[in-house]
Amino acid sequence: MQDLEKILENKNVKPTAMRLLVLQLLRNKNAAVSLTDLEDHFIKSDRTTIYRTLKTFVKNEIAHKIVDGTGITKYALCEENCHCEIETDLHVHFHCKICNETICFPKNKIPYIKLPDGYEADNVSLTVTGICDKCNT
Amino acid sequence: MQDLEKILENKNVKPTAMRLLVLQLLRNKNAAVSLTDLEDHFIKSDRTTIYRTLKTFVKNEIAHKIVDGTGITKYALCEENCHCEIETDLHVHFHCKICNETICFPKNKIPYIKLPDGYEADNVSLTVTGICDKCNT
DNA sequence: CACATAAATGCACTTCCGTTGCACTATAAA
DNA sequence: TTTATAGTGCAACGGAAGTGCATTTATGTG
Ligand SMILES: [Mn+2]
Ligand SMILES: [Mn+2]
Ligand SMILES: [Zn+2]
Ligand SMILES: [Zn+2]
Repeated sequence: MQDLEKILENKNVKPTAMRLLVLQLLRNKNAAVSLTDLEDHFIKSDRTTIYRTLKTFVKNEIAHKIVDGTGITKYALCEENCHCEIETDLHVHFHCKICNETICFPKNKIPYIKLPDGYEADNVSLTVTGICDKCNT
Repeated sequence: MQDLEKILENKNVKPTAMRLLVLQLLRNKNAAVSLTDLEDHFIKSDRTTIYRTLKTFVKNEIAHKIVDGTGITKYALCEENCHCEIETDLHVHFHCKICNETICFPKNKIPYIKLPDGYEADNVSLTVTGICDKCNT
């Protein structure tokens, strides 16, 4: 619990109770979580507080936002030394249509995409949908 | 207007007035469109009808659904001879954060992603966000 | 400690999008 | 013409994101 505070302070985020709890949950879970997931888990806390906590985490590069095609925004902790740089830090995500979990594939970096002249990229999202190993056969 | 009917009939979709109009608009527009876009354009038609038209188009492989990170589902016509196969037919999409348009990059096929054992893919989405050529500088 | 200020939280409410149920209408078949 | 089927329109619902404002908690200063 101690180093959780360090993580937040290193990113200039004050370690409030709510933030520590959300951070802890994100770290213990190996799947991406949605705002509703957190709301259901921390039933005593208000949805808005969790919403703003996540927003703060994304802004301060503690967590990253994931678009998995479900229409529901998911969040996962950034890797160590992540700066959310498009060339180096972004990775593939996988969404299982059976168990409905979305997980990070940090080993699978997103390949470079050559865009036509004039186009400028500042973010890339690559999501694979299908069946995960646990749900397969 | 004649060959629009052919397109629908080839996909076993009856060419109703609404379907022909939506198909025509999709073909004349080089950007992906949302349900709301169509609703605003065909103000005399009901939102539900357009919704179901798009659903029919996707099901019958006339159009494909695009996840561009905005949280709003977009649609665009399939390429000629598209069968929405994951290995051959899927391409990159670009979303401009200035003009808010989402366009297809049919030349940029989505590269093969090697998944860990046990994972099975049935869909892939690769979206680049940034500034398009028209909006750049 | 007392007070002033700023940050974080909680509550209520709104808006937007996707979706569904059901009734009505147009089309096609018998 | 009757009957069945497919398409359309209307109304409503539910989930999710987001905002305004009041209240509480933390911080800092004399
Ligand atoms: Mn991730
Ligand atoms: Mn496309
Ligand atoms: Zn699964
Ligand atoms: Zn643009």
